[in-house]
Amino acid sequence: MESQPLRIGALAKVAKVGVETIRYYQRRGLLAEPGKPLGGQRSYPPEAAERLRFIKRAQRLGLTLEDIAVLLKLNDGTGHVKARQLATHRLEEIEAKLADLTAMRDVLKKLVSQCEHSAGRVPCPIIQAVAGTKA
Amino acid sequence: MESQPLRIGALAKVAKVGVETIRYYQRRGLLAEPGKPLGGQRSYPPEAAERLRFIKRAQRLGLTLEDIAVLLKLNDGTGHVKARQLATHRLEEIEAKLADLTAMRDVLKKLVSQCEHSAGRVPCPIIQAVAGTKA
DNA sequence: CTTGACTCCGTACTGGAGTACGGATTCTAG
DNA sequence: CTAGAATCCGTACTCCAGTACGGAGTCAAG
Repeated sequence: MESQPLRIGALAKVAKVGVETIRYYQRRGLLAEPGKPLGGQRSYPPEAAERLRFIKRAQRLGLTLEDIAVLLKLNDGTGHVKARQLATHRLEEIEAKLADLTAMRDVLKKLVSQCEHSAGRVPCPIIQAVAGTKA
Repeated sequence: MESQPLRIGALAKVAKVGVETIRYYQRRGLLAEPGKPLGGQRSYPPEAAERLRFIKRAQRLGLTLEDIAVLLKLNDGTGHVKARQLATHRLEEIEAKLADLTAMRDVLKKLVSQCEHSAGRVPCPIIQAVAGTKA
């Protein structure tokens, strides 16, 4: 399938990322930067696309680029503990954020609902809540 | 209670924000900047603390500073519709983010659990998921 | 060959909400 | 009065993950 060397634009297209994103990942050390022919253009191995997909799959799990850099350095089979630490840490953060957002959602939902049912007969519940003049 | 004019550090302390935060809100137009005696220091009215509290309460509901700037401009009682729009919009965003994070949480939780129960006998499920070699 | 698309490179910018800094000045407790 | 804390001001920086830009050079289709 992906057996030809690619230039950066083609790699970006195949991996569904931006060219600038690839350059950024190279600067971050997440992706190797092939040598450049003198005054020429770089040629990327087909495997680079798979590496980009790895990065994006990990991001979709909530891992940061720093986490992903660590994961990419693990030797397959020898990094259970580290991978689990990363995942666990990120899981904790996600759960904390979920709790925050859930609380916000609940309050907002209630205030919006009250607003909708008040039809202008009482002071705005949203503003009152923010103004601190409402329980 | 808060009847004395305050200097910025005292205001920050009373409102539980940073001095730099106050300056930032002033630059953003969220808080008025009192006139300054020539070569002297500004004196804030006690009401400034309440305004800062308003801002922070709104932030805790998930509103952005831009949202809050709008809210602060509404005349009490005349801004139902706008306040509700802001709240509704933010509610939608929070709900979308909740959905994302929930999905992430669920996958991560499963992978971490699998990792814990595999005791090194299978390839790392976390790495495999990210590598795309696992359902 | 020509021209337009693409690549390169280094720097700057974006989003949003702060936070820090350096140097000068003011304020106040001791 | 002195010295240290606080204030001022304008600019830069942080967090994180990109994204954009300008100018120069390369590539490839027509």
